[in-house]
Amino acid sequence: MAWEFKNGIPIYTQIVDEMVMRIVSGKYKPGERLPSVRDLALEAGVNPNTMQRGLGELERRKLIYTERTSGKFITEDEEVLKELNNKMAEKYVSRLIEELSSMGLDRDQIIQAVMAGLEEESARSGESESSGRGEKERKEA
Amino acid sequence: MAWEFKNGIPIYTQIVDEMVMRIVSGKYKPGERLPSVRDLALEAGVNPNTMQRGLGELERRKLIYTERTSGKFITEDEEVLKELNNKMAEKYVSRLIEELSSMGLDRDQIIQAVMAGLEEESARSGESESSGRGEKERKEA
Amino acid sequence: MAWEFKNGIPIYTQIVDEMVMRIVSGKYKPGERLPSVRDLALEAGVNPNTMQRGLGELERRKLIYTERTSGKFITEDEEVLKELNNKMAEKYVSRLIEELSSMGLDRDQIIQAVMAGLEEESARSGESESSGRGEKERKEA
Amino acid sequence: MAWEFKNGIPIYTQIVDEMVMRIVSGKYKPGERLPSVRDLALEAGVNPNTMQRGLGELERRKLIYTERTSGKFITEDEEVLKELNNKMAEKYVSRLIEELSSMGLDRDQIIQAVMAGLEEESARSGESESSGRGEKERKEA
DNA sequence: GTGGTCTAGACCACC
DNA sequence: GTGGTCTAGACCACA
Repeated sequence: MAWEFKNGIPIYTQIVDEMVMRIVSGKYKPGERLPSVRDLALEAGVNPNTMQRGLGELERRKLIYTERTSGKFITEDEEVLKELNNKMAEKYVSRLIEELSSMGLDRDQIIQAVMAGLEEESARSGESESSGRGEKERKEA
Repeated sequence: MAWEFKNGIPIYTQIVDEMVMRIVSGKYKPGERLPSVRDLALEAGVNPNTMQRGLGELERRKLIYTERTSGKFITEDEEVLKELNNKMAEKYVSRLIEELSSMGLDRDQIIQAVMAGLEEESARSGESESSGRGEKERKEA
Repeated sequence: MAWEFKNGIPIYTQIVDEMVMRIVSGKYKPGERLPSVRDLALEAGVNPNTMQRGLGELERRKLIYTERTSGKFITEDEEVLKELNNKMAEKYVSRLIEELSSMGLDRDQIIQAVMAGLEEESARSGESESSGRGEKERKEA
Repeated sequence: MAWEFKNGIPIYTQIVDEMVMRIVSGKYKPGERLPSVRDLALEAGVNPNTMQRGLGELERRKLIYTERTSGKFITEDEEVLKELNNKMAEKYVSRLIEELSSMGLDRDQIIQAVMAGLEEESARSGESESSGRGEKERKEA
């Protein structure tokens, strides 16, 4: 009922992706304590075991760590976070390039489109002062 | 059973989006005949009326046109297609910028990331030379 | 199945109106022989008696006359035809004025609209040379 | 049972026309709330879906707008209403000219007929003085 | 209550 | 066969 999983892809994989998104977008901040596995499972509408498996994968990747009696926390390891950010940024950019390429845009046109988008963005930000996405004043990684 | 619709959003809207994607990505080419409404409905796993409604919206947007007894076709109107491409490109770029911004990248870092991605891409493309409208080449890239 | 009668109005009345229209618009020309009552009734999808009653009314108005053994004919009486034309023209104009008035146009705006329409019309006629409505070279009454 | 639809033309199209008439003639005034879709459907004697489709078309044309839970309203956009009025006036005039032309009246005779009609009208109006937007006054005229 | 959406199934016109 | 239209009836979100 809650997290919108695609079929055909293992749910625990999609849990990993979703959590990564939340870390990378700043919804979960470094050092922050995660909700309990049980609560996350409830929120996602999956079995706690499935959630646990997803979180285990995240722990393997050093993105979260467990304190035996008090819960799971987002890592504060700058190195790991930086690498994660880079990987995600690369992924996003790569997807964009692929999409624009398939639409027939060449290298220069893609650059031009991005520059235009940035103009738009800065123009819009100017209107109401806020900078990035709002509601999270992320440290500039 | 087939097209993966998100809940909470009208299906006919998502049909429109999916068809736009197929046009913009070159899966459906200008002038190409679409599968019959019934077949598309079957493929998407929706009621023919719902598919009809989505296609009606596309027709209203001049993206497809109908020949009474022979089927529906992708428009060949360069003007309309160009405008569509521009709008979609803008949308993609905008989404990327939003994502990267929320990750804490500023203007220059975004540009840098895109340039890096383009380097990557051209390096990869270099292997098999392709560049422009790759809809088949894309697969083997 | 054929003539599209509104309910709430006697059919024979609507038959009269339709025949008047055909005379006035030149579909039936002065002196022309009408189809048989039976054929007209068939065409209109009504009972021959009903058609007969309508035609009787037209005969009373001198718009058609009967030759006992050879059928019914459109009158050639210029006087009657002229008066009919005038009455119909007046009716049309009156309807137009009512419509435009209810839309808030005043006297001058109505005149202006008509003049504009005439410009349009003559412009369109100019393109393909034909004058009035075509397919009937009505004598100019 | 109520709205008199012609066959051969989609009902939803005729619904659109009827509603346009009501707006243009001032029966429905700018900003006025429409009866509910269900009530209109009942009044017209059609399925609510069919009525909905017609109203949807009107909304697409910006002639009405929807407030989610309180109903549909006639637009107050002067621009749109003005354009609509112009289009309808043009249509009416065009029809009149066509009719009169087919009756053999030339340009000057049409103008003359309209002027005569306006005389008639102003004479009749003179009795009760009304002139402008008569939607009530019209009845008693 | 309001509008909005979806489905299932039917019928039509066209060729 | 194709698309187009209509109906009957259901469910949902909103407030």
